[in-house]
Amino acid sequence: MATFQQSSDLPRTAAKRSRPPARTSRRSEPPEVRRKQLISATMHSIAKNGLSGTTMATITQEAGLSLGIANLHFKSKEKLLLATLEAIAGEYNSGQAAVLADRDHENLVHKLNDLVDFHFSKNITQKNKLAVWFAFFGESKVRPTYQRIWSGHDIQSVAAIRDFFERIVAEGNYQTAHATSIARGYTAMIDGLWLDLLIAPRELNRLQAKQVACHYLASVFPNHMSIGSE
Amino acid sequence: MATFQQSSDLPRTAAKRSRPPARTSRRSEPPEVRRKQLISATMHSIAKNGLSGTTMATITQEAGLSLGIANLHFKSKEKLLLATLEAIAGEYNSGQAAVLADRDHENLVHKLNDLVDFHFSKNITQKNKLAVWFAFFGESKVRPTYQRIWSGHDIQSVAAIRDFFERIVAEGNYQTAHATSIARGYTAMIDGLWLDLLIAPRELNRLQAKQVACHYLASVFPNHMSIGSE
Amino acid sequence: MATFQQSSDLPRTAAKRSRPPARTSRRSEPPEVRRKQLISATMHSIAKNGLSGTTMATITQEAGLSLGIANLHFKSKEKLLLATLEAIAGEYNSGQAAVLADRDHENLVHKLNDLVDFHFSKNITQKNKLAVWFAFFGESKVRPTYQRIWSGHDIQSVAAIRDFFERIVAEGNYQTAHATSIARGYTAMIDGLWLDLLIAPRELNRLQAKQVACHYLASVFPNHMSIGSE
Amino acid sequence: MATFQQSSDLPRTAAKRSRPPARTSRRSEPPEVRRKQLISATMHSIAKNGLSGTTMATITQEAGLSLGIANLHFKSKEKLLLATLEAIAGEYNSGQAAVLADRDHENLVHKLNDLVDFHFSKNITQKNKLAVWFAFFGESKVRPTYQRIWSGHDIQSVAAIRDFFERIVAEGNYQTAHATSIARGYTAMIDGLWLDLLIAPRELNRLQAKQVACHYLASVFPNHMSIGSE
DNA sequence: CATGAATGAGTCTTCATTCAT
DNA sequence: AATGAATGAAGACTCATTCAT
Repeated sequence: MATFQQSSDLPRTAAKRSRPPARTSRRSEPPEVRRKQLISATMHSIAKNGLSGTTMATITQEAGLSLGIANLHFKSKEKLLLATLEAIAGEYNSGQAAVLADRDHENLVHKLNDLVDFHFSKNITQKNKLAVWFAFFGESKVRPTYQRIWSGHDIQSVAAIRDFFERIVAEGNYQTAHATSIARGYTAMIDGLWLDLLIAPRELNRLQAKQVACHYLASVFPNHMSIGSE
Repeated sequence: MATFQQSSDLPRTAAKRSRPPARTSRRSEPPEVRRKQLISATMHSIAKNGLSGTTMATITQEAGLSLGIANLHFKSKEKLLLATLEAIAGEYNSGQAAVLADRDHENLVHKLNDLVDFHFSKNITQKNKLAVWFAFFGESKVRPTYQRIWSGHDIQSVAAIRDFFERIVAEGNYQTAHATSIARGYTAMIDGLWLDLLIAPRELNRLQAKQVACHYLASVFPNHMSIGSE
Repeated sequence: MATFQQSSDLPRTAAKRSRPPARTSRRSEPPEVRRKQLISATMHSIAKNGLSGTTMATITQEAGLSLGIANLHFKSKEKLLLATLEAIAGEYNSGQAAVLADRDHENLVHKLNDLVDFHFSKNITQKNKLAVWFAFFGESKVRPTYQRIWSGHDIQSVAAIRDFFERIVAEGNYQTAHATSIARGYTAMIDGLWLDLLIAPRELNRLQAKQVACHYLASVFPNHMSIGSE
Repeated sequence: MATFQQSSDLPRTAAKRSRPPARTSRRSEPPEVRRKQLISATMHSIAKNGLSGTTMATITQEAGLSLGIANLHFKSKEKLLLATLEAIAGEYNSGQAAVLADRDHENLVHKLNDLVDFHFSKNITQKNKLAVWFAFFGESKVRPTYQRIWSGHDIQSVAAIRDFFERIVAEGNYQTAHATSIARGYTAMIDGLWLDLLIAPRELNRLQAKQVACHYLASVFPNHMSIGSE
């Protein structure tokens, strides 16, 4: 199975993610470390408090840093939010691209499994990131910038998956000529399943969600995905 | 085809949805009319301004009513928001229930088509309602209450669809014993497609979205749904 | 002697200008009353705390009103400040214009005395107004809007005085053809004297300042102004 | 003509007044050099950004120095501001004193011209200094300390001018016994003209301002100042 | 001496909620 | 029942000041 960054979460120099923020690392971390710290804290805060409940105070508190610091490294809350969204979108897209990347002698069956594994990996489906992901959808109608980021991701992602599915259709001699439609459907389904994971974790867990997606793929690509393969 | 409330939108006594709201409907409307007016205005405002851009002022202005009236009929902004969410969820669930309701001599093929028609009907996929729907996913501050609403809807909806799919599986002698999984997958897919309709209307329109869903159903229930049936 | 508005100060419904602001007049004053109240409070605050020491809090406290009210009636602090500057400039210009206004059979000697009386009247030279006046000069280099207001006032004022002085020059057969220069000099001198009144009230009082101005006028227009005439 | 410091501006070790301040003069300049650098930068910043737009950051950036250095040499922003004001007042007073200083066989006519030349010299009327001068008039928070500085200047200056004018009155046998009043009037007028130079440079330039002042002096001391003498 | 990342009090502004009319 | 002026708590952002390096 393809490996992809299991970074799990942005590193935090010393701050704990647990409740007591505990003022830490008083001095001069490299800017990039601080930025990552703040982006991670933003994700946590959105997961915990919602987007509207996320304030500069909740973020910096979560990071164990002072109030002013976010404006020092990002120029505004808006920019920090955007950077957070971009971090997740970027990680997602590059992760998916890595899975789909051509490697010689590749087996499309394995690759299809890798793709589903990726989409339902712990890293991608962690609550922090899903919460951010969906938090921005509610606002994206009104925020052109969010829209742009998301559209970029979506178009890229759907196109990459469609290309991949076309290869599968060709290899499998599937009757259906609708790789595009299946790509759309698959993308929509994983979005919907993520939403369920976020909103109703008790109704559905990560592995069940993956099963559901696999069933779909098995029904359209029976030679490449077998039900219960995972 | 099954009929379901084509209410289209909550009635508004006199207020126009166009820009100049023009103080209207002066005195003493029945409370229920006022409530509907306000709920409708809330939907419009969320669609137009996002959830975070929606204030009591934007809502009452949209409704052509005074600021104080919202607090008179609902006790707080949060209650109005919740009522709005409930209105949409309730309409959705009762609409779906009506479609699935047993009526003698019913044809499951027709009913399956009706279901898809319903899920991608103009009324259900109107921007106002989708915007409200997804606006709440980022908000966990309100989530305890909100989740109850959504979970209620989701569980009910998935259960109803699963029961229906089980009848189809039985009638069609489909190999798959996974009506539940298909119901989950279908539900997730329509959520994801709605999201696309809301976020990227240029990439996907209502009829295309329905096609995608039909493809899925055709692949799992080939005897009950034919590709291109719509 | 010409009369001009001796309004002295903007009326305040109930608030005292003395220290204890004492929440007052809780409800619904006509907007114009509130605006005047706030403008007056702004003048007081600038006189007391300086422009940089003037915050929305000091202003509204001075007015005996709540913090939010200023943004309700003016849209921002900037606009309130501008309105305050305009109130003073407008009062000044219309007051001066009233003094210089042509009335038949007018005596230029009397009118010249009226002009000086006006420029050193209690109303015009009150500390509140002078403080505002000079507070804005420090910022006007950077604030085009302040500059515009001030320029408008200055050009108007100097032009009006120059026209008046030209009539005096003509009537007095004064050798000097430099009415413009005298108008500039006189205007500059009263600005400088106001500054002295504001900054060093112990060195110079209002009547002494007027004497100084009269001496100047007497030296250039000996037939129209006699030293010690006031 | 009397000479007075034509320092023009405080020397700056290496920093240019042009935009890219370019970190310069690295280590260990003599404290006095640093102080002058910072005072000069303060003047520039006030001229450019106004007093309210002047922050420790704009000052140190203008000086091409680090943020911390200002607090090292002055203890606080306020002290730096005061030092800047004092530098200007001190330069002014000592410059004026130098012009008026008794030197044997002195010609009062020449000296009077020197005085006006000084008051409207490029050095004294430069925008940087006038901006600082007038910037402080709106600030009463700092006023106790500030007033002391200004009063010192004013009293000294007016007294010196009055003494000088008394000698002129004596020499010229002028009827007027009001040397004090003329000194006040002249001082006020140059303050007012400076204000015009700062605020409305398009209406009045340096030489025109001097003309206006000369006209005044010519009208009160006709034997010592002739109109158009400059 | 010198630096500039970090801090947090203070400011403007927004907006849900109240309440006299 | 209805209004909207008024309130004030809460939020984003600024910036003088500190201090580890």
